[in-house]
Amino acid sequence: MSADVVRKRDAGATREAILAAARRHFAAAGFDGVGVREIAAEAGVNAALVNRYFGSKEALFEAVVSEISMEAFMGAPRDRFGEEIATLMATKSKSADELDPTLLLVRSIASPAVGTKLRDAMERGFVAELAAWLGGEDAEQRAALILVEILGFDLLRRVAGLDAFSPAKVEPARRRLARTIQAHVDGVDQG
Amino acid sequence: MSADVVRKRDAGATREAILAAARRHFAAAGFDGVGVREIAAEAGVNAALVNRYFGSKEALFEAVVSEISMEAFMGAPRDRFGEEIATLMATKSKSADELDPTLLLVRSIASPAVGTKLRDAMERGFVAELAAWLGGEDAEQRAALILVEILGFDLLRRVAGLDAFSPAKVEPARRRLARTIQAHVDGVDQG
DNA sequence: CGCGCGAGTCAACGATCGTTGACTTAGAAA
DNA sequence: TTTCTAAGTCAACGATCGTTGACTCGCGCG
Repeated sequence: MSADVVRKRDAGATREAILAAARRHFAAAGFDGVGVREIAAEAGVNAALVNRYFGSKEALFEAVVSEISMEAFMGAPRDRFGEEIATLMATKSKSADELDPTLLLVRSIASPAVGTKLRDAMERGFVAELAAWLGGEDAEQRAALILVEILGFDLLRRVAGLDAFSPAKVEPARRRLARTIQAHVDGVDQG
Repeated sequence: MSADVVRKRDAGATREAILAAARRHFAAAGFDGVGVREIAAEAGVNAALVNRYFGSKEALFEAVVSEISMEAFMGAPRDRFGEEIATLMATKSKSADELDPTLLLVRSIASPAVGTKLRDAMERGFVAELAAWLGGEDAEQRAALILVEILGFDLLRRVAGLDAFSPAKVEPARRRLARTIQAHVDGVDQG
């Protein structure tokens, strides 16, 4: 769990350890919910080193954000996109070790200090790419609506812990979520 | 904007002024994003009075949460539910004065201190009631999924400020959001 | 008119925050 | 082995946070 391994004086490895700890803590508690001392402690390092390597807490957050990518969502075939995304979202566990983009987004988007940076990362890294992949009418809005499904579901299931999405009850929700997302992929606009 | 009106020594009116200021600030910045001094200042009162009347900042937040209600969403007729909710969500402005339940939820649900209270209020005040109103198969999950649409959309449109949902671009999204919500109301589960 | 009670203010507490500059120390080069 | 550079530590800064106890003061009641 914590990095109590003795690490020889290696600037690169230490920098990476801080970054890894920051990923976890920012995703778990949000930008305002964690202090640099906690991050440094998990990296087995003094808090001052964080500022030494990254300049500031905000810059550290930017470094974390800059490497987020939604490519985990983009590999699915077009006709099974909704199904695969919904299954992924419904079964994702706490995911302690890995960088979790959706938790990072949901937990820090409200923070005034980094909210705009997150929005920019979202628009460039996800909406734009997904819209291009989708194509067709209202591609940008359809991509944004898929993001609504993903982030809204994660917000209620993993951040809020809504009972209706608990493991025992989530299956009907997963199935319906898959239909909804797929409808946005197909782009049918029945008006 | 600020309450610089001279208020005679009236405990009830002062209490209400604090509560009103708390509503706005909590909705605008989240539980962790605002200090009791700011709230008190807007109420035209010393910060110590907040704790005198409500016990603690957390208790003040509870007082705000206890009066939230989603009844604004529940008045729509069944066959036009999606349309009316989507229109409401797409046109809601910053709403400075009024209590805004969705902004309150989205901006504070990540806070460890009050997250569970918010989840409980959500489940009792919205999911349960909406599920009962919906009826039919998977009512609880369908209600929760409607909440996903509402909160996810508000998160991306008003909190993040996503460009795809700007006033000039929001109409196609509103139309598709209406279809999605209505599908959850109708409860059709095409599998 | 004066008295008391409660509304409201004030200053300060301890804790925690991000950040900084001076200091120590390990490890590679010579 | 000596030396020098960079990795890392340390203590402290100023600010802000929620909270508290003692204080002042205005209003209604007698």
